[in-house]
Amino acid sequence: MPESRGRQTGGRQTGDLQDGPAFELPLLLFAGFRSLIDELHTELARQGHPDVRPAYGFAMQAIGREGVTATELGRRLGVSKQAAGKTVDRLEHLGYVVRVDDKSDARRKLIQLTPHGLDALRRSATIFEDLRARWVKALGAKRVRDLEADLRAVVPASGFRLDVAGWFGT
Amino acid sequence: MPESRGRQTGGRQTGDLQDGPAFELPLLLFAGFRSLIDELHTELARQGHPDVRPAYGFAMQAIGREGVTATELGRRLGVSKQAAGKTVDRLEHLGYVVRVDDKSDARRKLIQLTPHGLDALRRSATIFEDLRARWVKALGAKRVRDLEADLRAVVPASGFRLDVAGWFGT
DNA sequence: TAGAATCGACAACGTGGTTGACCAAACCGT
DNA sequence: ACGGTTTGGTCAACCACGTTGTCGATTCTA
Repeated sequence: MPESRGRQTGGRQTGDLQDGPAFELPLLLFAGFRSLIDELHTELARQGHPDVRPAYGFAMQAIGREGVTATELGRRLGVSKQAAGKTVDRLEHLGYVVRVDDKSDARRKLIQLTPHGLDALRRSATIFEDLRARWVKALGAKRVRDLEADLRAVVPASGFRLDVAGWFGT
Repeated sequence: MPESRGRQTGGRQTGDLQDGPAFELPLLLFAGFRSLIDELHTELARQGHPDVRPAYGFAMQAIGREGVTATELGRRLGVSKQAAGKTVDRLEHLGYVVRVDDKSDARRKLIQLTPHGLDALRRSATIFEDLRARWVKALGAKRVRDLEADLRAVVPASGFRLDVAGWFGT
């Protein structure tokens, strides 16, 4: 609420000296996240992966080089196995993954990245390094390390949940 | 990709000394954002607003105390006027806003917060202050200010786009 | 005053999520 | 070894949130 604290009569919150309104903190974090992800996808598109969406990228990260089952993928992404299955459908349709039968368990189908999927994953890693390097250039290596350390210290350690879109609902 | 840089043979990226993998940066930013928003809504639920969802909170922020039209709301949230209209439908259904006819322009309908909506907005501001105070307690006032300043410096200045869920699609 | 721009709404659709129901295969205790 | 429980994958129905396109009504403007 841009106008909700224009001048708060008696702000006595810890650290409320000349700081901006407290609601900016989450907005800044999100803006940082979003700008990184947006730039990743812009660059990915330029490098031959125009149809990778953020959700696909996260899913491919979670699939990894060994491959996983749909159920396990759902667990890793923090969503239901059905939702994971749908994402795999789209990924499969785009040629980023294949489902292969598990010889030792006829129920399971291993989801594996295709060479195309692996290429996207490798390029993503490189692009993220470039992006971080840009932050280092702008802020200095120490500040970026501090930023990461501070965030690590303050977010609940409970392993990353990256069901970005899904969490929004509920 | 947790295993994509386990030990990279010859990482020569700027600032790649003992840093973790670069892809953690966006994840940390998102985790910070998400933990703040999650805690806000947990607390909001406890304070009598169990059905405020993140999207509603952002919309109410954007509506503000004066009220806006659906089209303008869409502009502020970075989404189409139709999408804004749908959000307003839900908000209206829950009693957080009302649509009132604009006397001076029969096309427009001003969306305004009800007392219930204003209450949610006020409580959100207070909760965000408490949350930020917690970060200050954990990290120190300077580190939090630095974090905010660094993010401000590094995100494109283009006014906050908070179409969190929507950006994910496309 | 006619033509252009604006506002709000409707409809169809895409994406990402949820539950619930099921079948087939695998595991396990008697 | 056989019947009951788990587990893996899929289908179906549904919801939230976004998109474009269209359209009628109103207002602005040349």
